[in-house]
Amino acid sequence: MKDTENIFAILRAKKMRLTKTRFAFVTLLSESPTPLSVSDILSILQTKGIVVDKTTVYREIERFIALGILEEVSLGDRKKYYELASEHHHHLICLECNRVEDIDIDESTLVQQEMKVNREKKFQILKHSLEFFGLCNKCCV
Amino acid sequence: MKDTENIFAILRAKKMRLTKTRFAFVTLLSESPTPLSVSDILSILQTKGIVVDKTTVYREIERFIALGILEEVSLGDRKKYYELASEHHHHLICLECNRVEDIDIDESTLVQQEMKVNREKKFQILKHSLEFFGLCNKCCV
DNA sequence: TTGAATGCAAAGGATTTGCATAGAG
DNA sequence: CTCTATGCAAATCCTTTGCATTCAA
Repeated sequence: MKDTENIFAILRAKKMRLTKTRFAFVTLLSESPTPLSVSDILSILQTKGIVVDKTTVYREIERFIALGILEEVSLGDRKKYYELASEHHHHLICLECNRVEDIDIDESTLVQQEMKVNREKKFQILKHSLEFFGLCNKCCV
Repeated sequence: MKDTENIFAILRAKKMRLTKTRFAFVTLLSESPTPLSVSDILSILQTKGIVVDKTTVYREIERFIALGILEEVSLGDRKKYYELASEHHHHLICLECNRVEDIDIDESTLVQQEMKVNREKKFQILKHSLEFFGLCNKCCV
């Protein structure tokens, strides 16, 4: 949904500077097929010859989330993972090899039930997190 | 589903000793209406006058998860939370006051879709995590 | 030039590990 | 008495904070 041009436009609108690091950061995120942790981001940038401090990555993530460009994902371990806020989707996480795959499911019934909760429990649901855990075809014996 | 007697029976079967700490641990978990973090468990035990080291709590959690008595829950922050593995249910988490409430939803369509993924993607789904985030009635302006 | 962005050091919080000791069975 | 369970100290990993410096606009 949000391609890199789109993101750069947002940054420009917010008068955020297009530093070399930020450019690499946006590119990296837009090219990644899976959510990335801070350590993922750091090591990938390093292989590209871009030296960045972890603090910068943490702060960049913070800014991007505030802008609605990035989303946080929980994949079960201690770290947090991040991916571009694009079409709403979920993940298949292999418990064996930890590979993460995107998955698109029909949420109509889920949304219906959320509306029901909104009404009946007076709890206003703003978002949900739904992840599936199991064994991918390679790890499934 | 698993009441304390049930749990003690499992422990006995596994020849695990019923220490004072373990007794308090089981009681605490069975009485808590919400998932607890390690720091939660430590501070509650302390108010009950039971002095336990955090290492013990971590190890006890590890054992209980291995036995299938405990389940890990992710509520969005850095910590992990734990609750007795009882009927499968989900949580409403208030983004404002962080209060956690159990919620029971109809998962039939979700399960159907999981079976579809099992077939089509050759990814064998073993479990899922589904949490709802929003504003509870007290925090909803 | 100027404030946003960065790097570095250090602190903070959650979790894990190694080892010696205590205590349930 | 024996082996599980525990406590303590220290290490590790992830994240946050404070402050001085750099650099895009």
